[in-house]
Amino acid sequence: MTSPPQRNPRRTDALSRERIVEAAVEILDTAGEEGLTVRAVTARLATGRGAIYHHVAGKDELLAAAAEDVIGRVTAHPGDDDPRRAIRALALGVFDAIDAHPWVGAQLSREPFQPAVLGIWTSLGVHLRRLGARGAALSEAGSALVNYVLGAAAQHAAGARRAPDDAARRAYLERLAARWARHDADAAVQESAALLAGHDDREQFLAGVDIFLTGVVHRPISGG
Amino acid sequence: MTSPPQRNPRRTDALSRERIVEAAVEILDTAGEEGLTVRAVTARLATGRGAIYHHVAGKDELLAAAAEDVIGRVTAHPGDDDPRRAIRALALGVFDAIDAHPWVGAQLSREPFQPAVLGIWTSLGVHLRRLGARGAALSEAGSALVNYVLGAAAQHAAGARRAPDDAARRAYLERLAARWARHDADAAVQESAALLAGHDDREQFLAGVDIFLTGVVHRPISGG
DNA sequence: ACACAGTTGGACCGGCGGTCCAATCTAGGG
DNA sequence: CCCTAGATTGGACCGCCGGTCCAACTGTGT
Repeated sequence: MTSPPQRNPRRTDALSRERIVEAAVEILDTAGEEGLTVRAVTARLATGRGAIYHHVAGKDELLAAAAEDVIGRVTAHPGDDDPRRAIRALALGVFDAIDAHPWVGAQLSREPFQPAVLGIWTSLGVHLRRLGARGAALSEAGSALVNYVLGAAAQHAAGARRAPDDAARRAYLERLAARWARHDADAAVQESAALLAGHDDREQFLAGVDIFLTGVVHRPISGG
Repeated sequence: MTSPPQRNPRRTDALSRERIVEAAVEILDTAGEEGLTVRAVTARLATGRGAIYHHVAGKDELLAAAAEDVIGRVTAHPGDDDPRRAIRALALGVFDAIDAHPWVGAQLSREPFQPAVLGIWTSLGVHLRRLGARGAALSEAGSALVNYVLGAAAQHAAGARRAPDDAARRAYLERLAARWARHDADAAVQESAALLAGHDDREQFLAGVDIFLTGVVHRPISGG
């Protein structure tokens, strides 16, 4: 009769929810969303699943906490005196965070009003209010801006996953533009396809923020 | 020596990629994205995995084809004479499609420029061009509007998954608004939280479309 | 010193996407 | 009409997944 197989000795440096979330962010940054498994986290921290599930309810909560960790750093600090500049800076901060951590793009689409999304809402809402938006108009403007930011970030993130470096990205966009132009002869498609390969996501994103700001300022207040 | 277990007899009604995609859409509509497994599709069609993988490369392709099937019906038909009304109708068509099929919201965030996304781009681009946008300005306007539509649809879809009927949705939003208001005393948060439970996603979505259209029309052309 | 709660490590479970192979059917060519 | 090759089908099997459960150990409080 053999004794049960001996376990690895117990760790001396205690785990914590913060360390587990940090390990998850590292794995997500290097291997993407598909690379994040609970087993990968246990391997990285040299521990067992019981330890992970003791600190985190499950994989979904781990992902949400990781996204909140990344977005929290963007929305944490105060903005500019000028609300337009502050909005631009904040939006760009979210975009850059998602450029650096593409997996956040998909994660923010997973749950409505999750802490990271609420953080973005709050940060932008403060400045929209300083821009003059009130009540229902504030709600509509906030919704439009946050949803645009999330939408653009998600598409950019999807692109970043597809082509991780600039050369690969340009090549991919050139092939796509050629296919798109061939598939549809419409003038709008031809013009957009022609510009697709060379465009800069960040510049285009900012242009969208400006379109929004122009719209908010020029749009008549409806029942506000 | 026993003979190998006998297989179910072969089907008489032949499968096709279209039938498989249709079955996938039905499963997604009833059980959501988590309910779509290749096994669920084999059960629904009373077939084996070999048959599925013969027609479809994998689960990802199945999801993409299902999303294209749904969005294709929206972008297929021609629009209004008035470009603003056509844009509004198209955007609302996408929103309603995603309201009816919430899983499409997440799927559109998964791949940049997938056929369904290009379809939305093309349809909106046609009318943005009629509105006067050209070249880089057309590209920027299209990007802004498409990304807003996708972002809003994704968030709405996430909400629809969370609370499938209106009563559950209102209750959920009331709880969330209370928590949000309690967590942050800022005036923008208090105002937005107060309006959260009662707001209509569809109305708010259209308000956002109007903000972007106003921005497109009023924004000075930059290097166009 | 003892007891209890918190933390840890890993065996085990059912289901997953996907591969591979044998069997069957259909279409085309001789 | 027959034969062959390719297309289509059905399901066994694989490794990995998220998650549960349980035993062992450690630290804290009485």
